[in-house]
This record gives sequence, C-alpha cells and structure tokens, in this order.
Amino acid sequence: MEGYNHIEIEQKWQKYWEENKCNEVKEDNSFPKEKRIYILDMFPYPSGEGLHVGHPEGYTATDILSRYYRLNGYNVLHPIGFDSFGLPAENYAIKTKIHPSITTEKNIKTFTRQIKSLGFSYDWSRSFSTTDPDYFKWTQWIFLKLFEKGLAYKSKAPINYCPSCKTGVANEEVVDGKCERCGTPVERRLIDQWILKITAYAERLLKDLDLVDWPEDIKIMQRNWIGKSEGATIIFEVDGKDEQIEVFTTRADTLFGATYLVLAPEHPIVERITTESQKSEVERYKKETSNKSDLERTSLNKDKTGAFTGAYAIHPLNGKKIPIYISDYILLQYGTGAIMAVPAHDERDFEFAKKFNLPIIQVVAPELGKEIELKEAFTQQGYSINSAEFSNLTTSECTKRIIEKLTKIGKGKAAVTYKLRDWIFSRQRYWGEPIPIINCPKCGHVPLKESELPLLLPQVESYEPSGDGSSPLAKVTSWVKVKCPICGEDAERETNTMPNWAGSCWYYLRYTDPHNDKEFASLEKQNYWIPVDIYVGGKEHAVLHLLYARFWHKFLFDIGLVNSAEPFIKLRNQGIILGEDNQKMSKSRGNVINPDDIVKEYGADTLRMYEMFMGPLETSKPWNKSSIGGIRRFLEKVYSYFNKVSLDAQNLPPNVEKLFHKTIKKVSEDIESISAYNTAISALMICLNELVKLESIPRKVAQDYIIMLSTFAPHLGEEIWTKVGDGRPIYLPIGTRNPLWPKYDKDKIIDEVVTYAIMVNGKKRATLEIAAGSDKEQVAKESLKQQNVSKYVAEDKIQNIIFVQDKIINFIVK
RNA sequence: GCCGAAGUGGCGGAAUUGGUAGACGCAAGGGACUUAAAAUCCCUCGGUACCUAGUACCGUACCGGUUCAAGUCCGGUCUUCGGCACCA
Repeated sequence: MEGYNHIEIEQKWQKYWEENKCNEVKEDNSFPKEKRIYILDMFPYPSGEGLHVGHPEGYTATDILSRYYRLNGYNVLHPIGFDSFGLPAENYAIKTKIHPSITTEKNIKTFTRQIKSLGFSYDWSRSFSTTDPDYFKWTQWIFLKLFEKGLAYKSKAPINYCPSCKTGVANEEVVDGKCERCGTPVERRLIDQWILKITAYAERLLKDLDLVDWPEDIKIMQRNWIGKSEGATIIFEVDGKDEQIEVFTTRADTLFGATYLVLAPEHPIVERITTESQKSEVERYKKETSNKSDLERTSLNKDKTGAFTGAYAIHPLNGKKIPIYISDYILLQYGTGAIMAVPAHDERDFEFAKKFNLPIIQVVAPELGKEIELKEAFTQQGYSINSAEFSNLTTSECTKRIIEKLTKIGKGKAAVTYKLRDWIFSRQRYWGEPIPIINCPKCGHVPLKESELPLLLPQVESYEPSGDGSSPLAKVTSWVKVKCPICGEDAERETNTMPNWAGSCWYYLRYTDPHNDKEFASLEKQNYWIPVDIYVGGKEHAVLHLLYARFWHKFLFDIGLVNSAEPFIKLRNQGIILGEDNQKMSKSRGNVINPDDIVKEYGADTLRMYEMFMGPLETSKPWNKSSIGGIRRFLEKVYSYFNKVSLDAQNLPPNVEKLFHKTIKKVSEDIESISAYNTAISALMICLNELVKLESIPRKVAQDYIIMLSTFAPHLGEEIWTKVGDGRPIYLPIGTRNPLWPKYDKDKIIDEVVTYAIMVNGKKRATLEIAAGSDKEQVAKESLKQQNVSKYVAEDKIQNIIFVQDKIINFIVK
C-alpha cells in the first residue's frame, strides 16, 4: 500500500457503494420516529456550465450530516434531483434550434457524473427532474387543485413586461426595476395572466415563521416581504357623484389633517370622476406614468408629480370638500390604491403639498396641546390637536376612537393590509409546465381531467416568444385547437406555461414517494419523512422559492394532502465561494474553479474537506489554491500513518487519551451545529498530530478516528477501514450495521491540571499550572511565588483578588 | 434613505459567548536529509523597543463608555457585503 492514489481509491468505493445500493433508503418502521431524519439540499438547476465549486459546499455539509446520522443509527433520507425547467435551455434553443429537452438531458448527465464523482451519499433511486412528465403531471395536478379551490384565477393585471425577453416577469423577479434575467428596464403592460392567491395565506405565512428554526435574517426578510400593516380603511364620498373612494391608512388618528386624496393613476375610478376641464391633463399624466418603468417611477423622484382630477371628496367627519389628485407615488397594488394625504405628518404628502400648494394642517403635536412650526413632516406619535372632539388624545387612543366613530357611521373600519402581492403564475414561454386549462368561449376556463395529465409540451418549430407577448405555444394550432370537454364546441388550450418556481414548490414531497403514479406522494410515505428536518441552500432563495414552497405546502395541508403546517423545520444557508481575487466567480472575470479539475488533481475527499475547512458554512470566503495542498497533505499523513501504525497497544498514554475523547466530543458537536465543520477538521488535525508520535495505538482508537474522518473523506475512510476495521465496509445499506459513531467518556475529558492566567490589575503577568479545583488561597499563594508576579504585587497592598475557578486570578493592587 | 450582516496577523480563520487574542491550516524565512531537486522532518513567524535565555509597551476598523477583566456588552463614527425601496 504505497502512496495515496486518490483516483483508484475513489473509483473503487463509489463503485462499491453503488453496486451494493448502500445509499438507498426504505421506509423501515423498525426505526422509531425520532430516529428518522430528512436532510435536503436545494436541488440544482442543471446549467450548461456544469457544476460550480459552490454546489459541493452545501452538498458536502449535508453529506457529512447524513453520514453522521447514519453512523448514529438513524434512517436518513438524503435525495437529489434537478430543477430543470428554465430560461437558459430555452434561450439556447432559440439560438441553436436544439430542443431544450436535449440540452437539459445532456446537462443533467454532466451534473450527475460530477455529483457522483464527489462521493455524496444520495439515494439516486429517488432522483427525478422537474421536466419529467411523471413529475410535472403532479405539478399540473396541484395547479388544478388550486384552481378548484379558487386560489388560481385569471386576470388582466398590470404586469411587468420585458421588451427584450418579450415576456412578462413577476414583480418578485424584477431587480432594481430591471429584468432579473437580461437587465432591461421593464415596462408596464396589461396582459391576461394566471395569478395565484398567495395573499390569502399572508397571515399564516407570517405567523408560522415562529414555528421554524431558520436564520433570523431570513425570517426578517420574509416578514418584510409580507409586510403586514395594521390600520383602517376610510370611505370618502365623491362630491356630486354617486361614487366612493376607499383609502387605507395606518394613521387614522390624522384624519382631520387630511387635506386632499391621492389615487394611483391606474385606479379605475379616475376615469369616472375626472371633470371635463381636467380630462386632458389627467390623460397626459396617465400616459406619462404608464410609459415609466418601475425604475423611473421610483428613482426619478426628487420632485413629486401628479395631476388634479377636478373632483372633490367629502371628509367623512367634518364634511369639508378636499381635492382629489392622482400621482405615481401611489401604487395600485398596495392597500386600496388610494390614500388620504396628511401633509403635516407624512413626508411624501408634505413634499406633494408643497409642490401643489395644498393646505397643511397639523393634527399631531409632540406635547399635549402645543402646536409646533412645521419645517418638515412630523411623523412621530404624540397628542392629537385640531381634531374636534378627538383632540388631546394620545396617538393610539385617538386612532382607536376615530376608527370606532367611522365604524359606527359606516364610513370605515379597522383593516390590515399586506405588501405581499398575488403571484403572477403564467409565463409566455415554451420551456415550462403547460397550464392544464382549456379556454372555452362559452364555458370559461375548463380544467383538464386528471386522466388527461400530464399535458405534454408540443413540438414547435421555433422557441421564440411572439412579440405580442403570447407564448410560443400559441403558434401550434394543432395543439391549441381543441373541443371543449363540457359543451363540445371549439375551444383553445391555455398557451401560457408555469414559472420555474412551480417545480421547486413541492419536489421535497415527491422524494418520499418518487415513483407513485396514483398520487403525488402517498400520505403514508410522507408521514414517515415530512417535514424536512434540515434544508441547506443559498441565501438568494430567502424570499421567492422559500415563500412559494411554504404557500403550496400550506395549501396542500389545508386540503388534507400533507400533515405538517411547515415544510422545512430547520434551514441553514451556505455562503458564497468567491474567486481567488475575492470577487464573485464568473466566466467574464476568468476566476472560475472547475470542481472536475480539483477532483482529478487532488481527489474528491480533498475537495470536500477543503471546502469545509475554509470557514463556517454560512460565511462567504475566497478560494485559495495553495490551501488545498494543506488538506491534501493532511490526508496523505492520515493514509501513511494508519498504514504503518501498529494496532497492538492496549491503551493510549493518558494525555493522548484525554485529547482523543475531547476530539470525539468536538467533532460530534461541530457536525451537529451544521456550521463549524472547519473547527471539527482542525480538531482531527490536532488529534492526528499527537497520534503520529505513537508507534502503536489500540485498534479501537484507529477505528474511531477513521469513522469520524470518513464523514468528511468517505473514500479514504473506507480504504483505511479495510486495514483497521472489522472486515465489513463502513457504509452499508441502512439497517445492516450497528451504529459505529464513537462515544466519548465524560470522565476522561476532565483536566487534572489547569493553567491559570495570573493577572495584576487586569494585565496578564504570568501563568500557573496547578491541580484543577485548587482553592483561591492556594492559587494566590502559588502565584505570588512567581517573580514576575511578586514584582508587581506587594502583599500588603492587595485590595482585592478576583478568582475564576480553573481560569484566572487577578490581583487588584493600589 | 431604510432593514439585515460583517470588519481579528502576509492569507483563510480560532477564541469554551465577559476570563491567557491569534488554535488549526496556508504562505514566508531558517535548518536537517539529498550529488541536486521534489517529498519529508525540525525550528521561527502580530508590531515596536531593549541589556534579544527574557521583559516591557502597543495591538481584534475608528472614537468613547461600562467592568477587576471587552474581539465579545453599551453609545457614536467609518468601511464592506446582502436585501428592500415613494408601502400610506
């Protein structure tokens, strides 16, 4: 056994594990509930570039965890698959005319080979892709359930339209007013869209965040995204018309300061109330706004813009007439698309009032009864003034009373609104799940029968979306033209497809029962595994994917098809691996590291271990070529040491034995933390550095060490195990081996001798080795014997001695 | 602008959450082995100063505070990264 030949070793063990189905898992009821664990990675999009070194970071972390739990006697579900609908394949198809399914299949093959080359213990028998008809049949089926329950509806909504992609993009996919994919500023357009009513779940999506163990910053991001605000809706009659305007406000207490109303320019009532003389001005402004992208609407905002409709509203409490304006700082999608403007107490309203010379009435004072001069809006809480019988109340009391009054007279009520918007679910794209609906002129939207699923994509000539915003599918008349299943008349298939978030909304459920052709997953199998215990992936999915998946899960829960309120109990984020130049890896920067090269040159075990050694899982850290060499040297040292060491010793020397037990404790705890893998490896290194000084160690010690190492470096672990082990490989099918993970002995990690830091006035002057548990007097006495201590401490000048058992003694002297 | 996270040697990072700052690894320098190189092994390695076996002072972005004791807690400032953005 000479030299560490990683290529030979890694191929040998990967083959063994695969042939012996070591990673396949069954729903074995001999495992009690608490001994079952579901550990999941966010599945990859199989891009044409192949695996990135960022992928194995999270995958290695979950693989270590999975192996750790198996070695501790758990039944572990650890699956992988592919999120394979998506734009790159479609864009590539547009360019080359090659069908996306061909490139996707090729990419999946590459990804599979690369992932397998890293020795991850995935149960490949459960693998699938979101583009598999057997899978997306059920994605379509869940959509039909949403439709059936009224949570999927079609509406002409103001949507973002990307003139470059020639397709609609959801608000959630617009970054800085630009298309997330191509960077083109988006425009607003009205298109018929399928929309999912995620807002119906807003409150539960918010509240149930308390049930999960997720990083606090991710929870905060989701909370902000949902953006609950409590307030009131108030009804204003339009003067001289039979029309009402409902506004939403969080500050009902400022009602007497409302000096005008502002509507979103797109608000449907605008047309009905605008006076003849103001028509052209309003039309001009509406046009100006509609041509603005969100970017312009939100960033070119030094000056408030708007137009007067000519109409007036009646203040519900004092009966005064106040003018009605439109302005683009009011968004139709938020609240009621209309506000009462209180310039004295809202910054935006203040600016607008200044610009349009509108009255400003102060109705909140910082101190009881004391009006102040307003140089800017006073937005804090205080005491009401100038508010008729509601004056001289605290903001919260005033809010309460005004809402009560409005409720009584039928002009308003307490209300809650959310920033969260409904999810625009249709895409004018080819490479997505077809929406299984037939549009009949007579019968409306008619769902396909379950027996007609999956609805497959038709072959097309060209993948380009048509410029009018409709899907490439619209051109395939033979596919589009169908008879209505209800009335038998001519009808058309829906030609929009689903967004690629759809497939990732429920894939974790499918892994529990991936080959089921009767249900999307049986309740029995789900109950065995769901919810996911540990979910690891990047922070970029903080809001979109994680919120959508929670939404679908809650929906399926409500209709009795899953049994947990939340899909993912514990979430952990992995950081980004940066290039050697400390910049994000990208083709254009030329700083991309290809995992294949590292596997070839150093081996999968080295790559896995290096990525774990770089730092805590969640931080971003730069790649460093020469640091990999250090890990490789460590593994070589392990290899050569265990090949030559004698296993005849009865015991370890006491100090090494203590270190060994401490190592077991440290490695176990660090793995369970799903973060500190770097210090676990460091502990293994420290331990090895002591072991190599010994020519002979007990066989059990060698075994325990190799078991721990094997979670990080499974191939090398198995290889050395053939020498030090019990004649059978470490990783065999679950249930066929007793738990091998070592236990440490609590009594053996206690230090008999401890080192004190001796301080004088808080400055360390010396150290002292002394028996653990020595009392204050003893330690003080021994400390003062040291020259460098007595030098600073005259015994009669000691004012105080701070003593921390087994750690520190601090003499406070004059 | 708002929200969130983070700033520790030449580099990645460690520090039992208020108790010896710099574990472990990389890089660098010196030495051993060798005809030589690679590999391996040993030593040094935050800064400054000196009487250089040692000791003192400084040092965790910056300024201040609390404490016997601060990388860790508090207040302020700066910088970087991520997210959001006229949200009523």
